[in-house]
This record gives sequence, structure tokens and C-alpha cells, in this order.
Amino acid sequence: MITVKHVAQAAGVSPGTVSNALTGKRPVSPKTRSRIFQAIEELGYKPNLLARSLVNRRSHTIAIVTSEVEQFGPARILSGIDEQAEELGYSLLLTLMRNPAEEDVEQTITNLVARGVDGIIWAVHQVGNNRRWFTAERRKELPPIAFVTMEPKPGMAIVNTDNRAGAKMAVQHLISRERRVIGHIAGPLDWWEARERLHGWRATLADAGLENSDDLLVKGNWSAESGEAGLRQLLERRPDMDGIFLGNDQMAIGALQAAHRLGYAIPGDLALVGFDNIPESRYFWPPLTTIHQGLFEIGRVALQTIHDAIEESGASGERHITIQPELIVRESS
Amino acid sequence: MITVKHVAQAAGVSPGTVSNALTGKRPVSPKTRSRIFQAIEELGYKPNLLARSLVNRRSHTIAIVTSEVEQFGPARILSGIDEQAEELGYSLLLTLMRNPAEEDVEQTITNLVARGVDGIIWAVHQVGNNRRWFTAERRKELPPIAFVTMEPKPGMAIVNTDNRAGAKMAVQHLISRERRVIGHIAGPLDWWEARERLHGWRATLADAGLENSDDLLVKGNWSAESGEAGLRQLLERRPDMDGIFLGNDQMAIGALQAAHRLGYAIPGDLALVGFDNIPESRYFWPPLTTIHQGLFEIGRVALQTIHDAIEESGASGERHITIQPELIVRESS
DNA sequence: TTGTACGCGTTATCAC
DNA sequence: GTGATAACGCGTACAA
Repeated sequence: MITVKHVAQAAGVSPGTVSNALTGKRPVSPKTRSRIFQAIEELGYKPNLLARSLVNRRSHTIAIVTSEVEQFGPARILSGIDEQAEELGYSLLLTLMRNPAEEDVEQTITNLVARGVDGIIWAVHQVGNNRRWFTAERRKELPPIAFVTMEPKPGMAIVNTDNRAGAKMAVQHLISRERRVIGHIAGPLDWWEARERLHGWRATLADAGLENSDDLLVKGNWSAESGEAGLRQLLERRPDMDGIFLGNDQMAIGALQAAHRLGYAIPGDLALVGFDNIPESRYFWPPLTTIHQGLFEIGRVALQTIHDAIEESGASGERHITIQPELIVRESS
Repeated sequence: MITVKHVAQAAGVSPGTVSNALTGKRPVSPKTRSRIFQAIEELGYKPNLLARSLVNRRSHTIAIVTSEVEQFGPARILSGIDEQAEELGYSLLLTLMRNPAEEDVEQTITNLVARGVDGIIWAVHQVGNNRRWFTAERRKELPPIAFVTMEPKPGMAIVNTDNRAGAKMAVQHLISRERRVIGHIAGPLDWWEARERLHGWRATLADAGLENSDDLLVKGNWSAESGEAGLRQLLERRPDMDGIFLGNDQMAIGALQAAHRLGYAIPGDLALVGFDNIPESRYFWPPLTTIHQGLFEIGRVALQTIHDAIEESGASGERHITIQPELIVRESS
């Protein structure tokens, strides 16, 4: 392995001077500088980032903790994080939590801190009490940390989607399509996002003077299976239902299949609106009207937020950023 | 920050002894041992993995380089890698290449080596000449590296799917369903996987004495759009086509939509078989017959392979592992 | 402008 | 079994 010492020797200078030439923090005369770089070139010297991190207390590494990366949402966010990370010169240390409800995160956190990450992006969905570990004292021992997808809380850096606004757009769209009995299949209600979308559904119907009783509500679990079962259940209870807002696109595709099997015409008998705008939704049959979240943007912003927090390390750290969703109208409504 | 020195002082021993107690590589007397661990507990000492990596020349970090992590395939592989990594105590350094055809990988490789990763999993699809950078000389300067999804080559560690076998199963299934004019929509032919699947289609038809001319072949680009366009084109050329094998499920969903719009009955008029078994494929309309790849398993095996190579660092490094795919029969055929 | 010496936190070697 | 000492590769005071 080639080190600064070798370069220094080859260039006939001291190691310190090589370092100065490399970092540019101290002036180096043009000719020694060129000698040094020539030696670097010839020897194929590459700085050891581990050693550099050790002395600089800066690893240019950001940890990203997420779950269910096979889902479109987390994957898209990850993609956005990566793009911004590359732009700002960070590498990404990835940790996948198999279960988002996991409350015991000590081991994960300890590992990340021990590896000297400069910051952490916590992109695990808020489920149940899985944020309990992040206390005020805890915060002191940790590098800057940004949370993706959770409810606003004082003193925390948070980036999320306006889920209520998205639900509102979905329901208002159904109303504009002359639907008057509008059901909802929600995600699991221990998920913050599911509760927000449910709330948006309820509030919008109430504002419009339409029914929003529990009779029109079914609780799913984000899966297509639960969307299928949910729709059957709702139609049994309420054959008069003519519109439905699904908590996500996965449940929507299940519901679409149930509707086909039951012989319902879409959108004639029943109009559907999903949430997420997964790439496939455009090719559902019929193509699905849905709510687009700016997930890539959320990823970028989250990384930028962490970067800012790292730079101005004295700051309070509180920042809440909300990305507005968008209605995508297709043939299912 | 608490270091070994603090612990040593608190326990009344030398730093070296603390290290010995921690790693267990040298014997430590029971009572000093317990004193040390008590001090560790009280001070909340956490070893600095950066420093440890520096001296040990072992970071317990494995780099994973991939692209298009929003696609099911790469994401699923990543998931498998992560599971095995956790089991073996590795952390993952993730690099996303925006363009899989990218041939200039110097910067990425340099960064990973500089960060002292113990091994690399190269999970970028083989496209065009994007493996050219990996030469015999190059190999000497790099830690162990395993390639996912590429053609077998001497001296390399490779984990992949038997794409030809998968294609064969798909076509044989269509034949068993009494189809005699079987088309294919291929992925971009600069992709190795696309070529393999195409080859499987051709060979199986030839073996069965059925037509496999270019008239029955269209080149897509993996996207649903291209599946839609491809099917229209094929049906225009060959109205007698009664079966079709799609290079992946994305193109299949596009083809399904085109078939609906053209008024074709599935599978009555036309039977479809896809490739990948993405989660949504079960909910396409009708549910899609497809080929399941063991992608999670591929990820696990790739990491295990790297781990083995790291442990026995003198080995040649050549190992080719092929995972067999599986036919999933649903209602589209 | 450049060289020297030390420190980052840890482990390994060699004495004792 | 334990304690000094050196070393991993680099950055940075301080001195020259």
C-alpha cells in the first residue's frame, strides 16, 4: 500500500507537505507542488479515507436506516437520497430493518455511531411507538439525524408528505365525479401515514356534507390481498357505494381485481383513487387515478437537511419540511 | 468521547489489557476482566470502529454497487444481501449507478477501496461493455469482488439466474397450452439477460419444431410502454399469434393493457407468460403466469461468496453459482 | 514555505 | 497475565 510517506520520499519532501498539497489548507510552492503530484501519479497514491476520518472526525458517510426497500416508496426515497449524496460527496451506509415496528434500535444506532457516520437519515415509517427511543438525552450522543415520514415534533428534523392534503385531493376528485357514497380502505392504523390519510378522507367528506361513517371504512394492511378483501367487505355492507379512496396503490390493484371478479364496471359503477402513483399504476386495468408523492424530492431534501445540520453543528436542529402531493387523473375515476 | 484509555484508567489497567479483554485474543484474569467490563458499563464506552479498521485492515464493510434500485429485481437482491450481511456482521456501503451502461467506474472503485471495504458486490446488470474495466491487473488492486447477473467468465466470482432455463420453461408451458404461434418481446439486446432469454425462446421453439423467425420477435426496453407497443406491432404482423413470452413482467403489464384495448381475450385468444414474478403480477388482470427468479437467494449467496473469499484470501476466487428459476402458473395462460 | 513531532483510537509485539 | 511501545495512515500545531 502506498502512503503519504512514500509519496513524500519520492518527491523529496516531508509527509506534512504532501498533506498540505493535497488538502490545500496550507500554501505549497508551485514547484514542490508539481513534484508531489507527479509522485502521486507515478505511484498511484490514493488517500486512505479511514485514516483521514479518524483524524478529521468527519467520515463523509451518512447512514440511512429504512425498511421494506422492495416497496416503491422507500426505494424511491433512497434513490433521491443517493442522488443528493453523490452531489455533496457523501457515501451511504445502508441498514435495513426487517420490521418497521421494531422498537429496539440500540444495536443499530451503536454500530452507526461507532463507524463515525456524520449524520443519520431515519427513513423507517412511524409505526406504533417505534420513535420512542429518540429522546432528548439520546440526541446529545448522536450525530445530526433527520426523520423521513413522521408527524411533526418539536426539536426534530423531519421531512414528509402532506398526507391529509393528498387524501383531500383524492376525495374531492371523487366528489367532482358525481360520487356521493365514498368508501375508504385504510392502511394499518398504527401507521401514522394511514391515520393521516384516513383523517383527510373523513374531514373532506364532512366538509362536503357527505357520509363518512365507519360503515364506509375498512382497515387493510397495505397489501393487495387486503385491498381485495376490503372491497368485497365494503360492497357487501354498502352496495350503494359508488366511489372509493384506497390508502395505497397496492390495495387499489387488489380492489380492482375484486371489482372485475364481481362484475363491477370501473369507473361506471365504482370509481377508484389510489395513493402513491407507483409506476405500474398507469398500467392497471383500467389505469389508476392516484396521488403522486414527491418521494424522490423527499430523499433529496432529507439528505440536504442532514448536510446543513452537519455544517452548522451548533444549530437547534429543528426543521419541518412538507412536500405537497399531486393528483394524477386516469381512467379508474 | 470515551476511549480505551479512559476505561483503562478507570479499571486501573493498561489500554492493551482492555483491548485483550474486549477482543478475547489474549487471556485476561477473571477479576481484572470484570473490573474492565464494569468500567466499560459505567463510562458507556463504545469502541471506535474506524480506528479498529485502520489497524486491523478489516472494516467489516462490504460495498454494494447497483443501479435502478426502484426496480423489483435489484431491490430484492439488495434485500437478500442485507439479510446475510447482518448475519455475518457486515455493514453495507451502497453506491447507486444511475446508468447501468456506464463504463467509467474508476471514481466509484477508487472511493470504495479508499474507504477500506473488505469486499465488493457488483450488482449492476451486464450491459454492452460495462464489464470491460475489470481486467486481470485491476483485480490485483481490489478486494474480493463478486458479480451478480452476468455471463460466466473464468477467474471471476459470479452469481446469476439460469435465464435460458427460465425462458425454456415459459415457452414449453405455452406449448403445453396448445399454442403453436409463439412470439417474444425481448429486452434490449445489449443486456446479457435479454439475450439469454431470447436464446431460450428460440431454442425451445426449434426443439419443438415450431416457428421462431424474426417475424415473431420484437425488441423492447423492459418498460411497460415498450410491451404495449411491442404487442401491437406483433399482432399487426402476425394476427395468428396465440401465445407470447415477455422478457419481463413490466412489458407484460403493458402488453396486457394493449390486449384489452384491442379486444383480445386472455388467455382465450392469446396466452401470456412474463418473467420476474414481481409482486404485482399476481394482481394483473388476468393474473400473470410468469417465471420466478430466486433473487433474494442470489443476494444471500453473493454476500456469502464474498465472505468466503475474504476469509480464505489466497483462493483463486473463481466460483460460478447459478440459481434455478421456477414457473408460476396463473390465469394469463 | 517546509520539516518535525504529536495525536486520532485501536491493536500487536515484545518484554516482564 | 500484564504493561510499555510501536504502528496503522493522515492532519496539524509548532518550530524552523
